[in-house]
Amino acid sequence: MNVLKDILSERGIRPTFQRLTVLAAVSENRSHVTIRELHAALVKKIPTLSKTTLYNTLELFSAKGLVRSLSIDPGEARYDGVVAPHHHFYCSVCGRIIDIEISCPTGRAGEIHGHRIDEVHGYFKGVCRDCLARPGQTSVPPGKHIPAQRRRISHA
Amino acid sequence: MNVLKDILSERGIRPTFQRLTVLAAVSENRSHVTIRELHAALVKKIPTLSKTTLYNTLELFSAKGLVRSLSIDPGEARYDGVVAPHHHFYCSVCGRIIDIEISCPTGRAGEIHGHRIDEVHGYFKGVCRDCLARPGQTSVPPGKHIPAQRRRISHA
DNA sequence: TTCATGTTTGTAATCATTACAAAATAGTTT
DNA sequence: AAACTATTTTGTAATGATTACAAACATGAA
Ligand SMILES: [Mn+2]
Ligand SMILES: [Mn+2]
Ligand SMILES: [Zn+2]
Ligand SMILES: [Zn+2]
Repeated sequence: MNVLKDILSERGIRPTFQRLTVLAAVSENRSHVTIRELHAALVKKIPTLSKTTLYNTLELFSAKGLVRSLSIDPGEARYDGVVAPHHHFYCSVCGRIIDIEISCPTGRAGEIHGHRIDEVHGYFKGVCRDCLARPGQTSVPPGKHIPAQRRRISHA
Repeated sequence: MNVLKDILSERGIRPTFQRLTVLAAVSENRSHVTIRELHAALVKKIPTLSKTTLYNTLELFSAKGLVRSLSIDPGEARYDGVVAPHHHFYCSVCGRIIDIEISCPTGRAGEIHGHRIDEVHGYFKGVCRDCLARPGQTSVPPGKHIPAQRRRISHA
């Protein structure tokens, strides 16, 4: 686990226990977590962990290029431990975000029409393979914001 | 202005004064408005207009394919009257969203890895041409949510 | 230890969005 | 037209993610 400590130190971030735990959680599992999910998961390891710390930490990591913040799910930010450019698929039924391994040739130019490009965000919205296979599922009407707490669907 | 009325009628939407006004506002000006901006602008024409009506109307329009909802600006949805597929540039300094006229070949397939694609969302984040030219402007750190009310920067 | 600086935490405030029900409107039937 | 019904609009309250803030805590140097 000294690798994580080095990653933080290299970027001038003091490697506290909280930060190391957050970095481990975000980079190890390949999902795209929300603050809420992260908090629920990490409180088991750090009972006193506050959401404010998670907001602070993830903003710091985001600024230092350790994670990427995704505003795909309306109303709730998700964080990606994979900073290499890739796209996403957002399922409007189950709310999952799935990695799509394609990259954008336009974005690589770093500039378009005189605007400086810092980040490239691409995602597809639709119904994922699993949800297509599981019929009878009421699809969430597009644009409808459903509080994430209520959107959870177990994907066996 | 009977064109707008027809557009609504064709899709089974009763063409009320509020809806016609909203449709006119969203489709005529090429910007990507928020509910807040729309409300501020339209209250002049309809003094009793409520935000709830705007939420309802835009969700309805979005479901019927008359507008597209963009979750680019974190914390505030924006609505696009142009439904033809195109990309966007989001300036992290002034918060503007600029149309980028490229389209995604992958998205046109309508399907990827078995997932059904309903919408394609692509945008670049960075600093726009105007903000690059105007130095001394403190750039908003990425991931930092700034209430839109306070983000307004006049672009001469 | 003392001091200074950076970090974490809890709590309160903010603000976009959703829920809900009453009031207003429009269309239909008598 | 009046009565009735379904739809739309509106105001207000609730929800929930995010931000602001200051006190408590930890760390490291003097
Ligand atoms: Mn990803
Ligand atoms: Mn557009
Ligand atoms: Zn799904
Ligand atoms: Zn700009």
